[in-house]
Amino acid sequence: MSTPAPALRSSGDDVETRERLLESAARLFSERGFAAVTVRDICAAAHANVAAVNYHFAGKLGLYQAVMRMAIARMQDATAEGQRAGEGLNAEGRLRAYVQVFVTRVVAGQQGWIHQLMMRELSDPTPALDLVVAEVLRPRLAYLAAVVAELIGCDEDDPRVMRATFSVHAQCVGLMGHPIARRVNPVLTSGPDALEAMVDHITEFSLAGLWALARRG
Amino acid sequence: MSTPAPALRSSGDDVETRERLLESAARLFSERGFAAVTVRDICAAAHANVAAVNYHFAGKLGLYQAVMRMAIARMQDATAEGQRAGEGLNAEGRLRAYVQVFVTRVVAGQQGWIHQLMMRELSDPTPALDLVVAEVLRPRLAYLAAVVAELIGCDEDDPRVMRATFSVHAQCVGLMGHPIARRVNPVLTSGPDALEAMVDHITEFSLAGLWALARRG
Amino acid sequence: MSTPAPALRSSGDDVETRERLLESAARLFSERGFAAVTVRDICAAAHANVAAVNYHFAGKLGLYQAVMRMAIARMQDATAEGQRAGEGLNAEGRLRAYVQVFVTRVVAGQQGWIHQLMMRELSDPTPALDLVVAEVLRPRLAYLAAVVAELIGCDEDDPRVMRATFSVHAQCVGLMGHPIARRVNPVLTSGPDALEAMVDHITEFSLAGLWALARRG
Amino acid sequence: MSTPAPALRSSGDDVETRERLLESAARLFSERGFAAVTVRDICAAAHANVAAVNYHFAGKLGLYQAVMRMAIARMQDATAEGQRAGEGLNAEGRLRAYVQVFVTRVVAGQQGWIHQLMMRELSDPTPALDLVVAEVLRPRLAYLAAVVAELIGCDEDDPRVMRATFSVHAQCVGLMGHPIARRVNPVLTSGPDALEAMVDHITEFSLAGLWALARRG
DNA sequence: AATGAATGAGCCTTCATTCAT
DNA sequence: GATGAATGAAGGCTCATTCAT
Repeated sequence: MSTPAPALRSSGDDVETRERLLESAARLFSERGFAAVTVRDICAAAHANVAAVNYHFAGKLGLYQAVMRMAIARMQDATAEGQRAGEGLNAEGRLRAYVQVFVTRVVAGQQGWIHQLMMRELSDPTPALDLVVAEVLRPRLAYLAAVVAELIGCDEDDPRVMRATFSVHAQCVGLMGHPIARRVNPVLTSGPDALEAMVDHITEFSLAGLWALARRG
Repeated sequence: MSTPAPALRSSGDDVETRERLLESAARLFSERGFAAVTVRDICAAAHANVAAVNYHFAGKLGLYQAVMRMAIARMQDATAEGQRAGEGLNAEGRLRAYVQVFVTRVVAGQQGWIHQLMMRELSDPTPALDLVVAEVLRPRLAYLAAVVAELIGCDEDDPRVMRATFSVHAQCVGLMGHPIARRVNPVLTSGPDALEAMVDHITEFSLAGLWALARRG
Repeated sequence: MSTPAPALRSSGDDVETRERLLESAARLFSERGFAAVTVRDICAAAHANVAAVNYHFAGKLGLYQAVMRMAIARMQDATAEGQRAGEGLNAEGRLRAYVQVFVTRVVAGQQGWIHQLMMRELSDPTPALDLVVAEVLRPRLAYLAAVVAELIGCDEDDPRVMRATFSVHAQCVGLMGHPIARRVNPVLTSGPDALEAMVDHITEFSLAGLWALARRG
Repeated sequence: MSTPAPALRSSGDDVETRERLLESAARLFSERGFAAVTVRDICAAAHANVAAVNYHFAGKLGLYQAVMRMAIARMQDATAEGQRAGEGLNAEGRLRAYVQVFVTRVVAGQQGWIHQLMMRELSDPTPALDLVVAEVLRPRLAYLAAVVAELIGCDEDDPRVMRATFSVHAQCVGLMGHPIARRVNPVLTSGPDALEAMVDHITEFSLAGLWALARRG
């Protein structure tokens, strides 16, 4: 946004300092949290000068916000992918596709740093969280709610839809605490087919719950 | 050792300094996190001297650990209450009782600070998390797994039990993020009967899922 | 001096707290120096309360001064012993006796703490050093100067006496740095007869120097 | 690394901050000792910021070590000067030259802070003392021992050499306590020719002692 | 754009001392 | 006399930020 377009450097391996800072910051902030990371840590990891963060991002906070904007963009990609995977399928298929995409992203994602960052935002909200809620969470849940409403067979405003949407969402997100889940029950997320089995389970378990709500009328 | 017999003070509001420190620290640590709280903040809130933390708890970390021990004790009380509430009931009743107790505690608890603290431990683990896992989480899930196994009608070691236990647990714990849930969908946890409805929903939704697993054999 | 005569305690092993404090303080101050020893260290070592030092000695400094007074008294004993050992002997014998007593005290003394303390006063003088100079050093050097003057055969005010007295004194005192001397040349002060040999050497070496001064007129 | 090429400053008295810190620290540490000097004192004296010590020397201890390294370098210069002054002379002349150089350096040196610092290391050793012993004291005494051995006329390993070397060394070093020596006997080191007289005395006194050892065989 | 020395606020901790019991 | 909780003044150090180059 406010970042000055940097002049391209001649040296080959010297990617833009700005990019290296973003990368290092994303990794470090997600690993240790905002407060526990020093500007010097980031600059050292990015092979940049101590003052680089202030120059490019107008301070530590500016860098954090840039990282969050990057994370939001990636999460919007994921939402799009979840919807694309369900295109052309019936409601049941769209539910399975949704669970499939998000569970895979959350647990096995090569972009695990994003969810670490989100965990931190949940427990220690910054103004950036509002953006996440508005631009990521709400659209995502709106899509899921539509699928759920079709499966129950009622209007999207029905309170049952909201609660059931929450139930499905909670099971997907619950794996985010998987460093702990792994400690308590390693079988859930470790092993070659564990993740596929988990996707099948959540889908089946949730469908049963949804049909029960449908029957109840 | 931990609580030297206190000489009775005349002034009413003047509880033992040690206790006041624990209280203030619990509140502040859960609100802002370990790093963002200064010893001076805590002492000011507790109307105590700056050096009091070091005297009574051998440093900021010692105070944090004492707070965590307190939190663990309260959570163990909750586990006990959850089990007591299910005594004499069949498996279905014990599941409902379990959900009832924990959802109530998590969302409406006058001890909300505990779950804030746990959220932070999840995203930013300290050595204390091991204690929480071993002394709170594992026993709690072991109890829930027994209930689940009876409802499915299979051995506790069955992989389906582990996954279904996770599904129930995730729905209860998912409410921990309710400051966010509330922003997305206020109806879930706000309002006079919202919580009761949520307990009913989770129980019904989960029972349907469990029965489906039972039918599948 | 200003110390209140303490009432004797009934309990047997409970020597007076005041004495235990003095002992512990003497050991700790000489081992680590005034600044590096905390009042709490001393009280812990003396099995006394934190406030005991202030009660008995009106503060840390008061305790240090009491320790120095004790040290001065012991050094005066040593001076007396050095003189007594030379009684009835000729000047040569009195010189040997003097060297004998002080070298033994300095190096092998069971009261090594005194010399450690004096080393510290030399490098980091406190007001107490004036007392040491006036009540210990000056009398001791006055006695030695008399012996030296007799050996040179001139008046005590002769500048040669002062310088020669210094030469003898310096050799005795030089062993105070013997932890370092030992590192450089272990043979000097280690081994069964090393100390006796050292006393003989200093005496012989110094007598030769003194006679040379005598010859020169 | 240790001395980055400094940009020339306009203001005259504004030497490089790093150098000013070293200077002030050398003076203050030698005057008051490590513990009694605060980082704030040093920075104030050097007209530098409180954080400068940490920036340039990674902490108070790092600064102290840098000061000690500086002291060691200066002492090695002195050793070299002592040897150079004796070049081409016979053993007697080399002894006199040695005494001359060190007595002058120790007492009248414009770098008196070095010996103050060494006094402190003797009474309160830090790891730096090992370095001093290895790189300064041992070479210096080795040189002196060679001179002494030639004067006695025996092998350098002879125990008499070690003891006589100590005797000479002790007389030179004994003047280090000269703030005290001056109090006891001001004539020794004060006055225009006092120092020259002292050098002559130590040389003559020691030569007589050495010849006595030589005669004894 | 980049560099790195310099800045000053602020943090945790230590310590001698005091005071009510 | 003894106790131990409480006090407040520093002290060393870290850190984000600025500034001259």
